[in-house]
Amino acid sequence: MTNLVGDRSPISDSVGDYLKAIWTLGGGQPVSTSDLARQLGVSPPSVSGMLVKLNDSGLVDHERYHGATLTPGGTREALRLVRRHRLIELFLVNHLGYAWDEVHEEAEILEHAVSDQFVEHLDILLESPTHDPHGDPIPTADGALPETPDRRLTDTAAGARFRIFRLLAQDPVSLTELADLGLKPGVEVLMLETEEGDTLHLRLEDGEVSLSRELSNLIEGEPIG
Amino acid sequence: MTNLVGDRSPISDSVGDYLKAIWTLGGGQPVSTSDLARQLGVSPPSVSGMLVKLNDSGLVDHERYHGATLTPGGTREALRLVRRHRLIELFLVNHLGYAWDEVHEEAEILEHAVSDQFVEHLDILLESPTHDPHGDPIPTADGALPETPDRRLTDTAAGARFRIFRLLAQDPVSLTELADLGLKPGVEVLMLETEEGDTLHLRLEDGEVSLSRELSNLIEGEPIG
DNA sequence: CCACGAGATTAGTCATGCCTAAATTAAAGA
DNA sequence: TCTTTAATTTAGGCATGACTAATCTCGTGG
Repeated sequence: MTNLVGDRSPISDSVGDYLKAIWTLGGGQPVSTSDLARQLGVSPPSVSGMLVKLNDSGLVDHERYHGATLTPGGTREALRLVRRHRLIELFLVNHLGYAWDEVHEEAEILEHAVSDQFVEHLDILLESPTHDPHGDPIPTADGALPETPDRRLTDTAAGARFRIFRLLAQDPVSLTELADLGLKPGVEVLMLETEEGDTLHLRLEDGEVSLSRELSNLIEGEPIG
Repeated sequence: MTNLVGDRSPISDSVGDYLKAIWTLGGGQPVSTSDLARQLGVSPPSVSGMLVKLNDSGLVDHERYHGATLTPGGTREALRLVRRHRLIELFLVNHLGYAWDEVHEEAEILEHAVSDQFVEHLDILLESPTHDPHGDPIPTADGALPETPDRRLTDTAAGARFRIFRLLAQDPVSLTELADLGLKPGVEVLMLETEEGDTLHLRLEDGEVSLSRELSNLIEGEPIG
């Protein structure tokens, strides 16, 4: 028997959170101490201290005063957690009756608690999904990121130029507001180029809605030129 | 792992484990420091230290050198965890393809990680079950323990005297051995009074099997006189 | 009725991971 | 180049919960 618990993570919850935050914020580029502190909700000195440990343990490359990047090993761990997180979110929505904007916090905790066996059972139950309820890709067990399909569309009826945008799922409160408009990940959403004052006009599956500029910041992408 | 969500336990994982152990071992009677240490896999001094804290926090009554019992508040917390544990076990077996003797460790971890919302979603999914895969009763949300039905039977065919025994689900390894014999909780199992040397004869749903004396210790109850 | 031993508790550490306050460094503008 | 300041790191602590070694207590046998 390798591990009494069977097959649970060799790193602490906290370390996992750091790795995931560096992966999320960095995209390969160095991440600053203060950005990490903000993302993780801890003080900058706490981050400094942890980065020293992560550097020593070979999960992170960190040079004093010059930010942190993930090593290959650190990247592997981060993707392992992202996979867990996204599979759990999808499970909560598809099988446990959660709304898609309620699952993040639950997954944030459970991703550290479940065993590898649990994750693979989930993968089977969900039939090896490639994307989570927010539309984000689910890394495979060996750390590959599925392509997120290009959602650009050539238009149809009106002849207007527009494209499908992808929701940036960050702030639960605003996400709830968007959901109230019928705007949620997975739903086909076209954004017209036209703007009038402080609102954008969106074409959803059934009809159009308006969107305040503030909320429109939650949508990423550029209109087709 | 504290209470940022608003929905998660006010006590630490560790405290929960202590309360559950006192509940399990004590049955209302005082539990000794060393029994607790053995059950929890920690040293007796660790238990001594924790019992002082639990006593101060009002979850446990503990008098130096004279064992610990749960207060009403401590009992409530313990039952809350037992409910989680058993619902999770049942879920793992019914929906995630675990074998009934594989679920204990997973539940031991998850019971501390899931939110109240998760537990109630589980309860709905499982249709408010009263017993877990080991045949143990699942406390209700308000801490009541469902009656475990009396499984005594008057006999049928052979005229022999026997009764149904209940499996004591403790040791995973032996449970696996029992399962290999077709003997598992929920399956109708009659134990004949006859003994020959080192084996007992059991009547299962389809046919009879023999059981070594060692394994028979995992079965509780007395034959009908 | 007292000494002994098993079991319990105290004393003193350690590891994690967080904090605030006080330096230090890098990098930009004068 | 030099100053300034924002970002970062160091220094020093705290809480939790575990450990070992040493000491104490209760209950029992002599």
